[in-house]
Amino acid sequence: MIRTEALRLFAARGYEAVSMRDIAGAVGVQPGAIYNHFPNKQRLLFALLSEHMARLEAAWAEEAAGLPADPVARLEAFARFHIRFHIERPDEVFLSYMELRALEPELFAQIEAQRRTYEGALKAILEEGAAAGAFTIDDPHVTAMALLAMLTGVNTWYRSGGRLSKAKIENYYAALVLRAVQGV
Amino acid sequence: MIRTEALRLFAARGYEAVSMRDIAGAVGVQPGAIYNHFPNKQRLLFALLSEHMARLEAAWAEEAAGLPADPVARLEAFARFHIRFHIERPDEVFLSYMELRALEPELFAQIEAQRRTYEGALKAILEEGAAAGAFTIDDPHVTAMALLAMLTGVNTWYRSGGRLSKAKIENYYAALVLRAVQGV
DNA sequence: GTTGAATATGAATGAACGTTCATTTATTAT
DNA sequence: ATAATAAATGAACGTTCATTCATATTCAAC
Repeated sequence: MIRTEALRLFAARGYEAVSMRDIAGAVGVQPGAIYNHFPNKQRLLFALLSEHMARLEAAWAEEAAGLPADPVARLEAFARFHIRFHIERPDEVFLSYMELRALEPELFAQIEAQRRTYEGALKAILEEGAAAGAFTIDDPHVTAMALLAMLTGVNTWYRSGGRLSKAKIENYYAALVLRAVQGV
Repeated sequence: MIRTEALRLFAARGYEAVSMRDIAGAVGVQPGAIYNHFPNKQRLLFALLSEHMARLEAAWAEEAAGLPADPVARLEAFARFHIRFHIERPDEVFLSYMELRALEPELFAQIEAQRRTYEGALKAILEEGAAAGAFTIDDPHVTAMALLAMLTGVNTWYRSGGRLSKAKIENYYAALVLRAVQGV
């Protein structure tokens, strides 16, 4: 419950704007009780971020295990997976991109390392595809960053119950990604 | 000086994490002095955001005035302009995307309106191009959001003095954008 | 049923917060 | 030179903050 409520509050108002009293109140306990489960506020934030990144990494590992070797198919699968995973977890994603700076350097570095691992998965697909002549890519790193920003950006406008279904959005972004690295 | 230092501090640490004492200290005055220029902390943030959006809108208006009618040329010009404008102002852009939620609803709505105006400029280009058969676009709104996220995302990784020059990055993103809406 | 560990309480601590204000100092216009 | 306006000072206000801790309660294992 602490995780759930802290995530909700942090995402809605920002880490600094949420007090331990707010979280305790949402959970239904006194502030001191939280300190039986997390040593301090910063470690609570870190737990939310780190566990999110671990779930992302694990989910992609499972997804990637069943994919063909073809870079085009792998890239499409990555795009679809990324949209699917992120569109379901707006709070975690928002927190991951907004509140990293609230972490002290050592904890920040750990989350960054997890992120780089995930970014590396996309970069590897792009490099394979470029080497095989399937993609038009001069700079796999920049392309990876650009595509990830595009995909993750879905959370800035998507609201459930909107005009488009999640499946349609997934299709749409997958097509955008493929076209961006193919063609002339 | 208040604007400059507040922008720097807000972007680095986040609105809530920066105190009026921090800003005053950076400027070299006592905290009370700031209140001769801004009625409160929130209005100081609002001024930074609103003025940034106004500069963006004005800069695009000037740029757009000298463009041809061709949607492809206009889209490329928009992409290049957006990269150029944003890559030069990492603090303003970060603040605009991260600290909107710190604003009370009325002020938030004003910034959102300014943003929608700018987004509308891209959307209009995409719609013209789609109507003219120059672009492969089913949903101009979603495409506009996706492209803007991709372009603005440059600020998450670009650091001046890095491997790539600004001009090269501008070229690269312009090509990505054009390919994403052309081809099959 | 007892024991020991885990968890919760609720008050307290000192520090930091945004903002106010009477007063002093700078600047500008005449 | 003087008056009027603008800006800065520096202390103070009440509030809220993260965290601590002695005490109380709950829970699980035997």
